[in-house]
Amino acid sequence: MAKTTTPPDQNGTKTLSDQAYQRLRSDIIHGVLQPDEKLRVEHLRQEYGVGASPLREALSRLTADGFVTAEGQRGFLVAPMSEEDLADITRLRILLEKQALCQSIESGDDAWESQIVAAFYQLEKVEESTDRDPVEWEVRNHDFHEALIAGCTSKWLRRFYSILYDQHKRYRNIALSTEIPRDLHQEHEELRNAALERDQKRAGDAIEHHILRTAEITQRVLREESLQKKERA
Amino acid sequence: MAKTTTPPDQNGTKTLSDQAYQRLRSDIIHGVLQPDEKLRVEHLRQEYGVGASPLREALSRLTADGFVTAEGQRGFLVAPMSEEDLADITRLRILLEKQALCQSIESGDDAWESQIVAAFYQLEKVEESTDRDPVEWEVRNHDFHEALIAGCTSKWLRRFYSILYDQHKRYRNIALSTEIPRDLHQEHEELRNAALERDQKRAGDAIEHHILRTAEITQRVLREESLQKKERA
DNA sequence: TTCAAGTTATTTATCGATATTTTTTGTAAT
DNA sequence: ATTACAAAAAATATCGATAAATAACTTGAA
Repeated sequence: MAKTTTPPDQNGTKTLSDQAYQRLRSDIIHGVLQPDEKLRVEHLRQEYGVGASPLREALSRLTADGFVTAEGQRGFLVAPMSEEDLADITRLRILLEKQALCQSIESGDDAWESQIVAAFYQLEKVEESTDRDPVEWEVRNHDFHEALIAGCTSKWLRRFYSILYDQHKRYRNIALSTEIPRDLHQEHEELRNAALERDQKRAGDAIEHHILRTAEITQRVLREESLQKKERA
Repeated sequence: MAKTTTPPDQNGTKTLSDQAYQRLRSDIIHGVLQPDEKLRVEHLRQEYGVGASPLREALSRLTADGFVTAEGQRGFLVAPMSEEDLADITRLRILLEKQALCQSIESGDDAWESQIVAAFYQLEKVEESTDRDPVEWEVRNHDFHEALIAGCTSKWLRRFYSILYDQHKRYRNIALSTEIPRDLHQEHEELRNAALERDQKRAGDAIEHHILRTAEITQRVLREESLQKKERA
């Protein structure tokens, strides 16, 4: 039978709140909206083409996620960034991703193994290509890490991990506006092998080392940036 | 100089959104709003005496916290409860509280020790009194656990732990409408001693054992309730 | 009786408007 | 100059109303 006239799916996501949420989240993670920047609802209205209500709902959710801070009656701000915060996120991400990975190794099946192999292959392709697209790499890297913990059935662990991964990603994006080449491939390979061999200890160490190394570089760039900032003042 | 007429602080918290958020959160945790219950904004408006906007903002935040689920264009629901979810929360709470406790033991100072002793004493008083007020106990229990991890400086660890603690509390409150007496005192004492002696291993084991035991009882009651539910159908 | 289609009714999601609150600007006095 | 105060401007938080979507109900036919 024929439906009325409206298409069932207007724009990928359903509600305007969701759209605003995803776009704001993405813009914060990718540095389009800078840390400590004031989020004026009136201004965002025009920019995003939605009303104040959906925006405020999206901002409320982002507040709970830690991407936005909301002060009393003084509106919303993009969450600040600091070395301490990065260190904090890093430490906790290691704890959670290690846990998720171990659970995954315990209960992962054949399909899980296949996904890891496939995701690693795609990531390898991007890492070894000459013209490395950073956006492409981000996607493949995320897919690989997701594949590793795909066997983890804990809803809450996934929820928290997902937040921390994106928080970490924000630091990477903001700090590495100048891309820094590094030999990640070796770490990814060790991670893949340890997982496929079901060696929890080795995989745990590998993921810890991998995250720590990534964070170190980000932290160094962050420190340099904040030094330059102080010099200007 | 004289201000206009309005008192500067209407009701403890500042915005109506915050008030609605806290009240909804509390009502969900304490079972006033039951799992899977539909949260009709129009109805809540009258009940809480606030407009739709602050309510929707509060519900959005609670969605991010996992106390409420929001489906597409079908409104808000109180988050469901299940044995699997309880097991999930329990496992992750152990991981996080253990971590927070160990960090706390490492960096806790004299004031931290004092707080633990004081909180334990107050908790002891409630536990040993003849007419045990469950609400009083909840507060003292929370204070004690907070005191134990007060030395933990990780903002993110605290944030996630706080959510899990309250999620756990919801299960306790819903399942233990009939209060079940149990010997918690011994476990609390072991926890206190291990912390004061700065024994991370012992404290970690104690907190794990303590949370597991609590969850077991809650789970048993939950199972009985769900069985009774099925019998009626 | 059961199923299906159309209609009514409820409720959600959104927008525009209003009243406070905060921030900024301007002015005068020390 | 600098501080203090007052007035204006901007922006926030909130409410009431409207349009769109879902759910409930009724009716009619197999």
